[in-house]
Amino acid sequence: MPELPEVEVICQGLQSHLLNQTISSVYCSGKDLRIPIDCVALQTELLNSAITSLRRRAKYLLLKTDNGAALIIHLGMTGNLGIFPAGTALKKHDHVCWTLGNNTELRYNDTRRFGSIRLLKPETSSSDEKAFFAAIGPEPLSRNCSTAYLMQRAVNRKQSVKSFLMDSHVLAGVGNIYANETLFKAGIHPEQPASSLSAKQWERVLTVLRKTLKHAIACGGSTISDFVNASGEGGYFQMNFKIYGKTGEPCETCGEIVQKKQVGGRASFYCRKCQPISTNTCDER
DNA sequence: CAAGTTACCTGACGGC
DNA sequence: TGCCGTCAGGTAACTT
Repeated sequence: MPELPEVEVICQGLQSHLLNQTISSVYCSGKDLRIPIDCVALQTELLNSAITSLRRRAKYLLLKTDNGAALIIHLGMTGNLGIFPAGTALKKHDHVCWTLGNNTELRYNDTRRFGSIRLLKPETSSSDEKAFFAAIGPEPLSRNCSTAYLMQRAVNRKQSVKSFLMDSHVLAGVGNIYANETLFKAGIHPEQPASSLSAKQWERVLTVLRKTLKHAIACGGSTISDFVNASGEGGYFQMNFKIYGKTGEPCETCGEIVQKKQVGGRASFYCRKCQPISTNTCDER
C-alpha cells in the first residue's frame, strides 16, 4: 500500500501522539514479519525509554528513543501504524503493540506481513542507521536529487524507465502507483529504456514526480483497499489517479483506451498516444 | 554485473 | 455456496 506520500502522511500524523511518550510495555503477536521480530530485544531495549523523534526516509519510518535505541519500520504492502486507547481489543493482524505513557497504544497491523521492524541497539544505532540508509537513493523531494543525478545513473541502463524509477537504490520512495502516474504525466512510455531519455525528458520526469508526490501528501495519500492515516482516516489522492488502474477506460487527455501490461513484473498502465515509445537516439539528447 | 524472476503472505474478486 | 486461479501498494534473494 504505502509509497512515499502514504508513509509521509503516517509519519506526520503520528508525530504529536508519539513525541516524548514513554514506552511502558511491548506486545508481539508471535508471527514474524519479512524479517523475524525479536520480541525480547524489543522489550529490553525500549522499555521505559521515551520517544524523541520520528521521521521518514524512503518508505521507512525511523523512530528514536532517549536511550539511544531506534526502530526502522517498513510497512510493506499492507502495513499500517495507528494510535488506539490502551486496553481496547486488538484487531486481526495487529503484530506489535507499544503501550505509551498517556494510556494509548501504538499498533503495527500488517495483513500480509511483508513489512519489517528492525531494532537498532543503543551502542551501534548511529552507525547502523547510516549504513542502512546509505544503500538507498536520494529523496526525490530533496535538493540532492537532480536531473543531472538521474541522467548520470541512467547511463548505459537498458532497463525500462519505470523499473529504474522504482529502484530504491536509484531513487527513494517511488512505488508502482506514482511511477505510473509520473510517466503518464511526463508523456513517457514505461518501457522506454532508462538510458534513452533526453535531458529534457528527465527534467520533466523529476518535475512531474515532485509535483505528484507533494499533491498526494497534501491529499493525505492514496487509499486503495485499506490505507488509513494515524487517526484512521483514508487519503483521497486516488481520486486524482490519471492512469493507475484505468485499464480499458478512455485516456483523460486524448480518449485513447488505456493499456495494461506487465513491466518489470509490475502492472503498468499507459496511453499509447500520450506515451509513445520513442526510439529517440540522438536528436534530443 | 545488470536485469528479470521468484518468494514471502493474506484476502478480495471473478469465473465456473 | 464453494472451489480455483489471479491479482494486489514492496523488497530482496535468486537466476540468467
